[in-house]
Amino acid sequence: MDFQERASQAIRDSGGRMTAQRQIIVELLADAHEDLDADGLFQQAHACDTSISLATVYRTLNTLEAAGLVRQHYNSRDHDRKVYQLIEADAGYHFTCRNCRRVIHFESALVQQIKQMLEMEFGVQVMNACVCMDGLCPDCQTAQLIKGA
Amino acid sequence: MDFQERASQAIRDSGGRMTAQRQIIVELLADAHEDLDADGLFQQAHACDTSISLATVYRTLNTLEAAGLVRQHYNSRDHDRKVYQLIEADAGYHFTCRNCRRVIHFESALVQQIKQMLEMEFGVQVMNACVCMDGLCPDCQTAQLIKGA
DNA sequence: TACGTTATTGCAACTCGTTCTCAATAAGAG
DNA sequence: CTCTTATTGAGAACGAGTTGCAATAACGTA
Repeated sequence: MDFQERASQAIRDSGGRMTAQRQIIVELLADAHEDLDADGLFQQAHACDTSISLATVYRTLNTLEAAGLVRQHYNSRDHDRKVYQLIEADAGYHFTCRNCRRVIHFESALVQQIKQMLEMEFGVQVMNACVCMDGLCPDCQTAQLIKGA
Repeated sequence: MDFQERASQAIRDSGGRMTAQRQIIVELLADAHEDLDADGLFQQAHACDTSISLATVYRTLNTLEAAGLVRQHYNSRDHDRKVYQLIEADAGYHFTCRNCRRVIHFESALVQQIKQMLEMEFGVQVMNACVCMDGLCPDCQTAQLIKGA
């Protein structure tokens, strides 16, 4: 059962309806090679169906997240927008350079360990983790030193 | 040298001026027992000096953060507002229940390990880490089960 | 297959944290 | 004390995300 079938299933199980708009959004998410934000998704969806609205994109993303099909992240240092990815995709995390805004993607088993610690220690069920780091990339550290000298 | 002196120093070093408004905000931050958001800080500052403006609070917080004196976090699941704390305070992280919004504060050496890994592997200098977890607290897990049955 | 209920949609107006503009003020070097 | 210019207060502006409402359409049922 692929993602789209599972999505239909999950939506219907919770009393929802699988509409053409949701179908489009689900397909775009399943085909995405990188995290997408609501507006990017809207641009793409609009190319398929010019009548689709941004509000529907937001509502669908929230529905999918509530159904446990999609994960919401904040990647950038200033958390200025949410990005979305399939729950089954590898969760990647991001470091953003304060100065040049370069983004470095990383993965780490340590995040998983933090989740486990929380589940063990507090009995919670962790459903999403947002890990954003920021600071200076190697280039900007050097630039900073030169400027300071 | 306490925080306020260091703050004055750092601000002056970068060509800034230590104003009465900044003094108030720095004091409030130094005395805070918990993370504060801009509005909370504004309320308190307003009690000291009714003429202080919210814009100044925001500007000062950004100045302090750029000077490396203050840390910005997002604690809640929806990242709806930034909270601030002294850089020298213990950085705590937060788990938020999706259902009842209860917040569980936690600390973990693992976050520190992630920073070290990034510094080793990519040569970056990590200046801030935002780690937000969400999911279901023990009570809401139980409630969920009952509802589903 | 047609019907009726009601979830979903598009649109536009709205929310609200945060930033910006700009004229007025004041810090602090000289 | 003076001059330069960083900083301020007030309010407008910004922008991601949400919401109210009337119109539309999904899908269980007859």
